[in-house]
Amino acid sequence: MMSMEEGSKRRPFFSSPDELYDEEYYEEQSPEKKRRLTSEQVHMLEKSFEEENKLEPERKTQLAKKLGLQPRQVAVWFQNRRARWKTKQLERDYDVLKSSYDSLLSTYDSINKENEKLKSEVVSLNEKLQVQAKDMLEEPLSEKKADPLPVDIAQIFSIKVDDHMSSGSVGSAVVDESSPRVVGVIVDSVDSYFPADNYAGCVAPIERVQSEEDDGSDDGRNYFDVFVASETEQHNHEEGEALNWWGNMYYVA
DNA sequence: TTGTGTTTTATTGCCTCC
DNA sequence: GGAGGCAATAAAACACAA
Repeated sequence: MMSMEEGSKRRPFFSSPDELYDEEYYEEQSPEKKRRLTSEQVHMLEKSFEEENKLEPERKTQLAKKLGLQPRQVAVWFQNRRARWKTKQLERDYDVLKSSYDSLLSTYDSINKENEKLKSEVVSLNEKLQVQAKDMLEEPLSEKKADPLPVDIAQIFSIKVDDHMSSGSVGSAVVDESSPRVVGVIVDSVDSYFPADNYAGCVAPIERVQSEEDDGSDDGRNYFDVFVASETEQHNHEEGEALNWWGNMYYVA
């Protein structure tokens, strides 16, 4: 691109007298210098710009005559004004986007904090649950104070366990003979007697505990995976959904 | 007063539309 | 091909702190 200095030499500012609309004004000025528009001129141009930011030829001529400027000057002013408007508009758009982003970020942060809080609650509750389960296992079976299962539930379990044991599959049930309830089930394989759906009420496998038969070998038979019924499930039990009740039920995987 | 940053006016070259 | 718009840029004018 040709430099502005070269450009000025080639076509000096206001070098063409027939382009001038207000010669009286410009005769007082040096034709080589840029001049700022007067505040009145700028005010009228602004007003015109507010009405319509594009300049059709007729309006350009009228404005130029009215303001004592060259049509070219009016056109250039509108051009530059549109550029300034565009820049401002970009800034406004940026501000809108930024405040929207900030708002979303704030929402995200609060949701994230809530999530972390809930996670730590889960961890804490799991820890409590593990302690409870451990206490239950360490307590001698004869001293267990757990509420006995209603007879019909106990019957269902014992019948099922008996059925399972007598069907030839490898495994055994641990039953507290002093009360008609199942205290544990030992099976060999992963395909447990109890269908997966029936585990819906289990909170979690609490821990593995060595059985009395444990000889230290890792044959897969000597560890109890302990499940404890959730309060909800115990409550459901009271309302008759007996099969989901897993209180005092030990399952060995 | 002067150096420096910002704003305004104007030019250039390219592009699109009629 | 000419008119007009736009982006990029130059340079004058202006503002302001040191």
